[in-house]
Formats: sequence, C-alpha cells, structure tokens
Amino acid sequence: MENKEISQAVIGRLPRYFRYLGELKDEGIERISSQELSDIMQVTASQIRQDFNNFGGFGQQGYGYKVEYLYEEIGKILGLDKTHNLIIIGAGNLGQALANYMNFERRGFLFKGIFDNNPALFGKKIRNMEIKPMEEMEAFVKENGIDIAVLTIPKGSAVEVAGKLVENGIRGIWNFAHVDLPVPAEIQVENVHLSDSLMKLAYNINRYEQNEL
Amino acid sequence: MENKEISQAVIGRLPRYFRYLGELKDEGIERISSQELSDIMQVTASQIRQDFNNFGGFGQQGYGYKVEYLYEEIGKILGLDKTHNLIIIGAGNLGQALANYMNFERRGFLFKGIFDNNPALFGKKIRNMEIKPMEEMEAFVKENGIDIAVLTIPKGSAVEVAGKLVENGIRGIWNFAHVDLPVPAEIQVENVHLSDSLMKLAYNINRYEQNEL
DNA sequence: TAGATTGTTAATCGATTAACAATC
DNA sequence: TAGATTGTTAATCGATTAACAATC
Repeated sequence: MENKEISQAVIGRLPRYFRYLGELKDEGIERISSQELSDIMQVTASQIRQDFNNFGGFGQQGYGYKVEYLYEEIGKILGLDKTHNLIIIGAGNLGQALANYMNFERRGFLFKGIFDNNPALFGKKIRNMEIKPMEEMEAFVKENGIDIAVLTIPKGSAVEVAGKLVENGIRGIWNFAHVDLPVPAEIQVENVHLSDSLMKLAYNINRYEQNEL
Repeated sequence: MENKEISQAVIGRLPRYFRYLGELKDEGIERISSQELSDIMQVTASQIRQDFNNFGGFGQQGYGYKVEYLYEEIGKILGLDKTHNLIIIGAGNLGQALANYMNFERRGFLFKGIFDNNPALFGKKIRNMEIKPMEEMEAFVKENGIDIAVLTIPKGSAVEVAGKLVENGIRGIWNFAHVDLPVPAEIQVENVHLSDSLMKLAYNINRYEQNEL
C-alpha cells in the first residue's frame, strides 16, 4: 500500500535488466555482482543497485545477486507472472506483422483477436485467428475482458477507436498510430511512434557528420 | 562549428514538435505562441522555449513563432531536408511490414533494397523491390552508399550483420533485433525494442491496478 | 506607445553517481 | 575473522520550471 511512485526512467530500464538476466540464467550463471553486471550492460553499478533497491533488497552483502531469483523478481515487478488479454486493431501490414512476429504468449499476453474495417480481410486467418469486422470490436472487448489493445490503424481513426476502447473497459493501449491519444489518466498508453524514432536516428547521423567536417 | 552538444532529451522531443507544427500548418494556422503550443501539446511553455533556443532564436518577441518557418527549421535540424539511402535487412513479417507501411520517401529516406537469407523469398517483390540474398548485402551497401540499415532479423545474427554493415560504411542502424549492438561510437544506433515497450505497458497497467485495490 | 511574448538567467526539482557504513 | 559487496545516504550533475528583462 505504500505508494512511493517509481520513476518512468527506472521502469524503462527494467526490461533491459530482465533481458540480460535471462541470458545470464540461460548461460547457467548463478550469481552476479552489480559491478559485473555494470561491465556487461554499460551502466554504472551504482545505478543498478539504486534501481533494484526501489523494489526492495534483492541482493546479499559480500555475495551479490542470485541471477535466477533476481530474474524472477523483476519479471514479477513487470507483471509478467500475470496474464493479459490482448487484441490487435488494424490488420494491415503492421498489425499482421506484430501478430505473427511478437511472441505474445511467451510473456503472458494472450492474443485473443484481430479486427479491421476492410471487408476484404474478414475471415482471413492470422496466427490461426480470423480477422473480425470492427463493428464487433466493442462487444468483444467487454465480453472477453480485454486488457490491452494494440492500435495499428491510421491516425485519422485512432482517437475515435481509443474512445470506444476506453468505454468498454480497456486498461492499456499499445499505440502505433502517429497521434497522441487523449484518454483518462487511469488508462495506460505506451506509444511506439516509429517515424519519430527514425527521425531521431537521422538527426544523430547528421549531427555526427557535421561535427566531423 | 560550435559543438554545444544537445541532450538526447531535447532531440527526443523534436519529432513531436515537428508533427504538431505540421498539423497546425496544414490547418492554415500562421502563428503560435509558446503558451498556445503548450496548451495543445501538454508540455510547459518554458520547456518549449528552452528547447527551441538550443538551436537559435526562431521566434519574435510580442508575436510568437511563425508556424511554417518553425516547422521547416525543425525539419532542417532533424536533417529531413537531406536524403538518406536505406535498406532493410530481414524480409520477415516485420521487415516486409515496415517496407510497406513506413512512408520512407516522404521524409527523405530512399528505400534502396531489402535482403534476407531465406532462398524461398529471393525475387519476391516488396514495394516493387526484389528481395535479395544476404550474400549480396555487403557489396550493395558499399556500392550504393547506403547510410541507414533497418535490422529486422533475429537476435542471433544481428551482431554479426551489424559488424558487416559497419565494415562497409553504414552510418546508422535502426535496430529491431532484441539485442544491444556493440558498434563504434561514430555509428548511430536507434533501438526499437518492441517487447521492452510492451513490458513497460504491462508494468504500468499492473501498478495502476495495485494502487486501486 | 503599451501589450505581448520571446530569449535567457536563476531557482528548483529529479536523476545519477559517489561514498561508505552495514553485513553477509 | 577478513574480504567483498550490498543497501543507503550524501554529493553531484543535468533537466525542467519559474521569473523577468529585452524587444518586437
């Protein structure tokens, strides 16, 4: 119940810790110190200890951290021990690619459906799941307790669809549309603005080239 | 030549400014004050002025900013007035989706080729571009002055491929593989770790639910 | 000119790093 | 026990916000 809010900067680093610890675990490594992890991950040992201690003492003085234990604890913090019902809205290139490419089930995300408003796609199977018409989406979200919607539709309709999702009890939106979604504060939105990301890359390339001249 | 380094925090906000200014421009709005933009974008007017002033004075006291001018200046800062030759490596679901879905040319990214090591894909056309075998990639990068590679291959081969790209003169890598790429400091890497992003969403959903109980 | 709003300096806030006492 | 390394407090650094003089 103690709501000491963890900063998004810390949260943003957790998946990377989780990834490295998973790899160490798979390599059969049992213990690791913050200094060793620091060498591998290129972040300071101090930051690693601070980050972990936001959630409690996972280590042991003089010994370090048990890899498997730490891996599992971070998984729990991220909520990967729980399941989430997920749908994809927008069965275009990107929606289909995410359905096929993301290993949703591996991390407790249960892929429950995929929707589109293009009749040509209705009934087509993606990952053994028939594409359904958008009209059915609202009832489906409500009846199946969908937590997460992946929005891979054009920006023009994204805000309207987000509104419908919120009305029907969605908890979080993974937003690939190039628009900011105005939703209530209790709805979590994680934006993946791919063209923003590419622009940032372009900036850094140009900056480097200019500094070289 | 004055290399006052701009922080990545600022750079990360530029594409969003660019997006909003583009929309304002399309709506025919000519001028805007930092306060008005603040209301629309939900960032402080102070931050907006600080951000823009990293690159020089784009406004006018008592008047505000000219939307079109500011839009173009930010575009230049991001290097969108220059062209970049780009290839996609990995013609799986995600690689094909990005080729079809991203409007690369719109922002000066010239889509020059797509590669894969699966013979079943060779010759298949994506966006009017035949998928080429990976063996041809290195020579292609060198001969065609490729600046940017989009990495949509499994993590197992990503590090090796990145090394080859660097050897052949790549400037930046847009990395979708779930692995950190160890490349020289002069090579720009922009990571899009989709599963990290989804985990962050899961954390925020769970955190909110726990605080509600 | 008076009013508005930038550009910029100063103050505050938050995040990162350093240091070290606690302890395994 | 001695050595190692965490957990945690303190110091530093950087980013954000506030304030206001400059100026259009």
